[in-house]
Amino acid sequence: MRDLDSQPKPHSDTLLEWYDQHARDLPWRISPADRAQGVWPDPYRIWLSEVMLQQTTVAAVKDYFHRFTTRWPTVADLAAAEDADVMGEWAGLGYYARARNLLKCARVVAQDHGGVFPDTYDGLIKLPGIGPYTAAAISAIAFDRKETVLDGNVERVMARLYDIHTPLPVAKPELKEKAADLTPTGRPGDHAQAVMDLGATICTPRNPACGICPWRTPCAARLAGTATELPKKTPKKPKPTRLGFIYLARNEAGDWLLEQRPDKGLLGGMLGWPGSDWNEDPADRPPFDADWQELGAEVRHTFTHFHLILRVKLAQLPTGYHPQGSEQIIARHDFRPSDLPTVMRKAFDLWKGR
DNA sequence: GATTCGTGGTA
DNA sequence: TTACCAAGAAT
Repeated sequence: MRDLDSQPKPHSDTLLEWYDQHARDLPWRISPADRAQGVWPDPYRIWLSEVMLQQTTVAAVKDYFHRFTTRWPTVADLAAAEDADVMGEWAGLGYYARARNLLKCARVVAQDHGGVFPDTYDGLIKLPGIGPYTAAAISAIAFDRKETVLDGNVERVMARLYDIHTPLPVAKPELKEKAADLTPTGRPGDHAQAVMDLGATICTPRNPACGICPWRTPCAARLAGTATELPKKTPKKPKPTRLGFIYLARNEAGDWLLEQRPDKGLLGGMLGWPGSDWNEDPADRPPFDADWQELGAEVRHTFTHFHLILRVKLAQLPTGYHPQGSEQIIARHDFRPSDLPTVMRKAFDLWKGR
């Protein structure tokens, strides 16, 4: 008769042995072999990667990470960049407050810390855009401090390892406690990356590969057969659908009328087309009087908490039009669709293929 | 504690 | 097609 007390306890050593053999090769990562030789990661690159990876997949981040580090190799370079250049380079990655806070943080580090990142959790968490997870991740990975990271991967691994059925986010403190108990004194940075790699490649949300998991023996959910149900989460609210108008206008030379969106709120600080509010019944009020023609197709886009359907209208921009407020005229050859957030780029793509 | 804040991949 | 999910932070 097997009971829970006869279950072996999970140990970090088992996981680290697995990590030494299976660690993913990531652009910002120092391999466990190199790390063992005394090679340290660049805190700037760890910070940048961690911010980009917030709620974002590794696959989506890779190209952005390469472009950012090529264009701005150090935190001082980034701190000296123009706001619009950074926002444009971030365009398409989403959660644009990250880009605004990234720049704020770079400038604080450059100006108040001599271009050197704080090497402790308490120092890091004071910085813009660095919360509990990212402060723990940077201090563990970049400085090998004994901090415990708690991201979606770790939550899932711990919920399964200990068969915890309390739904998130209520279960968070309990999961953090379990994760902390497993954090070793030696190689805490590799351990943090190992748990996250395990969650990303073995202990996945659907179809976890329990048969090849280094922690299969001590896993309580595997024993109970509940792995795929965990972690439990409180149900999400349904997404409403909002409507809106956007207005594409260019003059005879091919220059476009765009606007800088306000710093706060949705797509804050990003470039976009002039448009209406987004709600159930938006008013169709173009930025100037003209013969506005509606394009046949609509832009459909889904944000975190609502669906959006945009009707796109087109008109010729009068020669000599003076941009008002946040509007700006961008010369034909200065306009890069890649500077636009995806929903705005979809409207441009619609025009291009009209 | 609940809400806001993007996007692309996947089943 | 829809819903879920991803190395969360700020308010």
